[in-house]
Amino acid sequence: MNTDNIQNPAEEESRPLNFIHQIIEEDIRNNKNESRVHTRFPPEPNGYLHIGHAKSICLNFGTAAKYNGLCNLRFDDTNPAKEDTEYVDSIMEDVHWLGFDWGDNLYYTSDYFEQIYRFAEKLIIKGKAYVCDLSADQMSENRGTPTRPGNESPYRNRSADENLDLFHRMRAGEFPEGARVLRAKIDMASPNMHMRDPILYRILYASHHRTGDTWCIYPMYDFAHGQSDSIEGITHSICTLEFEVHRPLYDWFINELEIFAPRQIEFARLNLSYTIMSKRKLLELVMEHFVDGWDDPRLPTICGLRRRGYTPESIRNFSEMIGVAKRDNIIEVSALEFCIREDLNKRANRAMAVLNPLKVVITNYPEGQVEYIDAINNPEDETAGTRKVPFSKELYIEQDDFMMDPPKKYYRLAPGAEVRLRYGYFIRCTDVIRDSNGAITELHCTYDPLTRGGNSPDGRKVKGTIHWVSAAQAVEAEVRLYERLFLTENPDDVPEGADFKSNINPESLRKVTGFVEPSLMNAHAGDTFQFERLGYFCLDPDTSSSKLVFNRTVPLKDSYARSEKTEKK
RNA sequence: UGUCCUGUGGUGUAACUGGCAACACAACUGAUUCUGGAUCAGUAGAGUCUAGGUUCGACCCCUAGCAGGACAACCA
Repeated sequence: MNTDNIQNPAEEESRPLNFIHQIIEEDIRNNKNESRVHTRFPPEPNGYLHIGHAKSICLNFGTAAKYNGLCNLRFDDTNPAKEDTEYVDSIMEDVHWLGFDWGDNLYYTSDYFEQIYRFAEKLIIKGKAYVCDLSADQMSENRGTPTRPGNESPYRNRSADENLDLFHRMRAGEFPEGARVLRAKIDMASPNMHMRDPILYRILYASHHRTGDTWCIYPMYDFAHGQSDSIEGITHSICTLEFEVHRPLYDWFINELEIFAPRQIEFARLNLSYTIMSKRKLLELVMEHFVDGWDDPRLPTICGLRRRGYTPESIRNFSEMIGVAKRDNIIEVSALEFCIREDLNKRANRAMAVLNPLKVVITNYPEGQVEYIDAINNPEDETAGTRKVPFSKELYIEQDDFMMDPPKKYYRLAPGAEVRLRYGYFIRCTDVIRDSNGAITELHCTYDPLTRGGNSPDGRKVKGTIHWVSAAQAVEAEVRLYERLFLTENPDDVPEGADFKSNINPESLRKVTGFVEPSLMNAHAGDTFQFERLGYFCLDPDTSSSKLVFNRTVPLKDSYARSEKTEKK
């Protein structure tokens, strides 16, 4: 391995390095660890991954790829009470879906339980760890506070032999849960709370999803993470900011154990406006049925975004775009939406769908006639080809595309006005039919037969083009329209005593029944489309042979709606 | 009243390690368009938390403040 690759500007362009890559390049220049770069993504299998994890996944796997290194997937499974293989499976699925591959480098912290146990023995023998019999409450009391030093445990000065014996018996299952713990002997007066004789091992009679009942003592995060990194030869252990205060402890263990020293680097976790990222709160939303499961398309979980219609590429681009730094941040959702629109614009086939139907009868069109019109699948991609769309006397258009008394800059249909039906004909509205309550039930229009395909031989222009479906051939579909899950930009920011759930948007999901063009009947779950003039949609797995279900991924930008809004102000 | 971290346009990230602040998103204007989309061209918006200091010169270095965040689970 050499450093050539980092100076290769061919594809890297001159995009500035983030601070982590600056550190890495400096390490490479100094030939630290023979210029090897080895990272890891270390989730605890106790929940589903969300877009914040995606940032970390892209960072870790992306960094390894950038520097021709390796990235491990390691399950940090030291707390059997909370972990489960269900989560292991979903995490592997999500990482793969995002487009990353750990190859043979799949590990579990539980693989190292025996070795970590030996590490503990070594500390005991060195006089750097002791078995403590204090209860959880007593220990908490003795720990002091950030501004007040703690008190030393009365068990702190047991002999190494006694500690070793007690520790062995802890493992042998001689003591009940909570009776004893193994602690490091550091400094009860340290200004860093994590250095006040932290717990290394606790007794837990819980069955572990991988080691079963082999163990009844389990190492704590701090005593497992750095050592696992060390065992795997991780050179750069990248984690989020809250572990910054753990770093002195991380380094202390590595140093006392005299083992390979990875370097922990912390970055600011991702926050997205109008949503939450905390696993605990996500779980709450799922358990209390504010959403319909972990893959609810309103959730920022990877599986939720997938179901919503987000592509792996869009999420990877997003991760790249938001950057990596140490200051707290809240990224605007519009940045995420930009990424998915940018991606889908290039790859999603177009289709026509009417979500709020208004019937249109073409009075001068032959009764019973159906013709099939060519429509372009994707104007951004010539290779996508064309398809046939049926046209007939009775159509549906969008209610929004007709106005009785249109304002100045309304380009759509109105009494007497002419518009183009996309890929179809020019039509002019001649009559408005109402029911006994005065509500508009249908429109009568005439079409100009010479404008087939959408152009007039006399060079006549129309300003508006609207989408439509043929009533007889259109297929009914349930369309789920999602809005942001929360009303406020930062749902976590609530007044004293209030709950983040008080900020939930009661209208985050609206289901409508609309009509889609018949070609969509052949779609498969997960397929994405642009419904012309409406937005990007994907076929939901809830679709059955009797019912199509679409999710709106994101609406199209709508500068007309925006200008309307500002005019009303 | 402790330790650690962080303060740059609305948002996020940069600034060749001291040479008068750039890029993206968002916003706005115009052109173009059979999607009020996309595309193209352009406009506006910060003088870098504050006060001192060093320097010919400070976003960058020093000092003192201020503001925000993390840390007191037998969680990770």
